[in-house]
Amino acid sequence: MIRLLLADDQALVRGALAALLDLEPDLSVVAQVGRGDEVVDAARDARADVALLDVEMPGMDGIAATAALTGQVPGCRSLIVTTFGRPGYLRRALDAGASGFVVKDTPAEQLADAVRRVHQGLRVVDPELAVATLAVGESPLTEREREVLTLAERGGTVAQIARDAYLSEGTVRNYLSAAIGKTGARTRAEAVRLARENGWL
Amino acid sequence: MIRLLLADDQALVRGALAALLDLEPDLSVVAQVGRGDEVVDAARDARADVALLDVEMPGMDGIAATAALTGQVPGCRSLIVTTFGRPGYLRRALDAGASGFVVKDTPAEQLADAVRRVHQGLRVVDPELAVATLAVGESPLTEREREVLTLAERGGTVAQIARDAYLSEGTVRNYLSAAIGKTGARTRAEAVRLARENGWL
DNA sequence: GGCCCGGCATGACAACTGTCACGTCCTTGC
DNA sequence: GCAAGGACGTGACAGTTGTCATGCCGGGCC
Repeated sequence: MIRLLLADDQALVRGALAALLDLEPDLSVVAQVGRGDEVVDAARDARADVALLDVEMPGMDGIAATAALTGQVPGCRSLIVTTFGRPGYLRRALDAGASGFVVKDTPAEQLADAVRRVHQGLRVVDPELAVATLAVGESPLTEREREVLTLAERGGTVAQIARDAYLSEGTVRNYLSAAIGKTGARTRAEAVRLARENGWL
Repeated sequence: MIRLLLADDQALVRGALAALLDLEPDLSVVAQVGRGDEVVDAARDARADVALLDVEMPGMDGIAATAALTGQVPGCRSLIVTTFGRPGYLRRALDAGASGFVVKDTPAEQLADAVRRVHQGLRVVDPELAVATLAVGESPLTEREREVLTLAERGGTVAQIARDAYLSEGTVRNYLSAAIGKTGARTRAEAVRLARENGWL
């Protein structure tokens, strides 16, 4: 019997996945959490074999939770189950020690199989997404550029971003200019969008 | 036995919801689709009593699908089940004839009840969201302002938006300026974000 | 030590954006 | 018929943004 942990901030989806997986005779959902920072404790307490983790979660994202699990609960493997097939997510998830990565528009029948393969120590990765990840490459942004772009996402002016980041306006403009150049965008807003889509933020 | 139709573009979520609802003795999932424009045909063919519809879907969004259902399949009631509790979505869904509106972070146990209530002809609406909807009010944007804001979302310049909308640059600037004023934003990007969050796009 | 890279900053310039005043066409409603 | 309002346009202006050159400081690295 494979023991499962579910982590997803949407309670309805979490409950529905539990119902789906519990139908399988060899799978059993032993814990459910709605926040990333509760994953490690729950996995240890429930002695989970495989953790299904969403990426977007309050408290701690699924990738950071994967890294924490890998370090602190060695008996538990991670399978990322996410809405967004963003190249950067896959790369970072694998770097963090995830054993699998599936997007939420894969057919429901394949999920149980993915769980079993991950439990056996195999890697499960969406092949299309793997190709996209190779094509996109690693994030070209420096840490500061990433930070400034994230602040720019709210739509404020350079002055506001500068206040939030404790930088001068000129410096913010330089970082934005660099980010626009590196993403191949032509405006700040486009740079934000492209970076988001690639999973670089 | 209540006959259900599920419409959600994420196959995994769709399948999981089916598993969850099929556990209830008085509910039965009789059809599943992944596109909005397949809803009406499927509901008619399967003689569904209640349709659970996501808002974001390819082909036709869940609100338009609700309107189509209301007109063409009178025996089938609609329950919107969505990730985003955006005030504008709720308002438009009710205007389109939806009987219920729940967000995906409600507990899984409540979904079956919501379905039963909708089937009995009752309205099911998230109370918090109802309050937010009253507070936010109707969209203040004219059709053109909405269109230009949508085009602005990609992050292009005024010149690009003007080309896409077949308008002069001056006109585009005027619409953007009006939208910025009406949303209470201070930049174009912020106006886009606020309009998105309120479900006005 | 010298070199490169990143973080941080300034100043200047062209381009773009947001605002405003003003004007023309339609359509809708009284 | 005419007022009201939205769609569409022009022109002008101040303010903001994106780019570039240039500089300083610190940490790796050979």
